[in-house]
Amino acid sequence: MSAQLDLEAERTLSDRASSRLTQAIVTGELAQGQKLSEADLATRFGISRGPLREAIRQLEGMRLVTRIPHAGARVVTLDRPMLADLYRVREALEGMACRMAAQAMSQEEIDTLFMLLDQHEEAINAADGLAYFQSEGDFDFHFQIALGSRNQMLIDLLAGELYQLLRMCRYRTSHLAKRTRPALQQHRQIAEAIAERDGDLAELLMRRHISGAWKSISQIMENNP
Amino acid sequence: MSAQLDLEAERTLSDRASSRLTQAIVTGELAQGQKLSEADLATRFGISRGPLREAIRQLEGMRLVTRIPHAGARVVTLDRPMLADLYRVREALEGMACRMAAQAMSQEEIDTLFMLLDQHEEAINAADGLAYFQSEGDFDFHFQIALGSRNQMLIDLLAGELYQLLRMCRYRTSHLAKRTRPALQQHRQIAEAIAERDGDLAELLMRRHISGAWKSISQIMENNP
DNA sequence: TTGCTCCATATTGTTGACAATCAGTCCGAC
DNA sequence: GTCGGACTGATTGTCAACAATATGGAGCAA
Repeated sequence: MSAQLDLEAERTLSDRASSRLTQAIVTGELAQGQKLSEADLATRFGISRGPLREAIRQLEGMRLVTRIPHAGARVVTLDRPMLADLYRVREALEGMACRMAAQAMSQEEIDTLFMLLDQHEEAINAADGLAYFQSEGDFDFHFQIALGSRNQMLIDLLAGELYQLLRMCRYRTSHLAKRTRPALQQHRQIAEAIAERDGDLAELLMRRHISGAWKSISQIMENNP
Repeated sequence: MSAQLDLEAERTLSDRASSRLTQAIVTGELAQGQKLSEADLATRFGISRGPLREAIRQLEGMRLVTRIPHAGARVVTLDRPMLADLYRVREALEGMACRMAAQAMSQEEIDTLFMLLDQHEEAINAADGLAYFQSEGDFDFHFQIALGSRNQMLIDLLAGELYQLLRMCRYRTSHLAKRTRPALQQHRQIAEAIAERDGDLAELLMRRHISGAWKSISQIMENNP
């Protein structure tokens, strides 16, 4: 399901280490700002430092770690300014993805989109508290639209970089965010704009959706350091 | 001036190799689609394969090379679909950068922006044929706006990834592109929208500017395989 | 006590050798 | 004549040792 869960399926030790590190960072197993000791991680993964260093270089490209020469790598810290930046970039990219998806998505993909929405609604009704599952449903929706854009660079940027950072953020604040109902409603509006092939509207709605999400999260973070 | 020209100033061999590789790829010294032999490059740079491999991992993150496990890395090929993707992403990101710049840029930065435009116009009048210099002026303008957004992630994405790919593209088609006059005019409009703090208009104009540039380049590429 | 210098230690950066994998070729069988 | 399979060569992936650099603390002077 999730592209990161097929661990151990990669070909090289570097790639496997990269996946495991990503997982560990996103889930919070490695805390934000924590130092990444090459020797420690290498022994933990049962590999040498060579492949591990390559993995760290890759994670640096994904913006999951920051590296300082001769001083080591640290897990990125998602402070407020950084998240503000992230949500602005996301607004731009997903807005564009939505516009393109409205033009390029097949009817089957649009059907899948509505199916996802129904599943998501059921999940909300059934277990009102499981915020984690809601989040994954949310990602499925946004990811499906990214795929619908048919723009590989856009897909890579969103799925490969931004969504990892967002998931990392949700693992910290998921229990706080309680705006699943309005979010679902906005998702429906977006899906309908896409179904009507209205790219302008689809982009507008997606941007408003993400902008609103940031306002909500930003407010929550004000009260929770 | 250009952030890539302070070669040999990096701290580690990996970083230096990364810069040199970027330079070589952007300037076409390494042709598109060309295979990157680790042993060859390592001896050419006078370093070992370890740091070189890390550099390649980093370039992979910048989308300048594509790597296939056990088969090596190749310079990315900027074919038509890829460039179409790139210009769409650029439209989204620079549109957002422009919107934010209209709100966040200081008066001094805006003055600098107009100064760049004057310099650019002079350069065009003086040497009407030097397309290369024009391109660099173009980048200076767009880069200044990216900086003005105050969004570090946006700046990194544009300056660190997209602009490298664009420069790589220009090194191939610069002698063909002859729309510097209208481009300069559009730049002026954008700068004025920013000066008037009209974020909506600034974003609209920037998106139109980039979208137009793609149409022009796309047409040129149709006649030149 | 405070601040600086110097040294010991741990960590990162780099290297060359070794192992694993892939691509192309040659040979033989059908 | 053509297809299949094993061999050879080259290339990539991995490792463990070595060199270079930064961190942290002890000792000393103001």
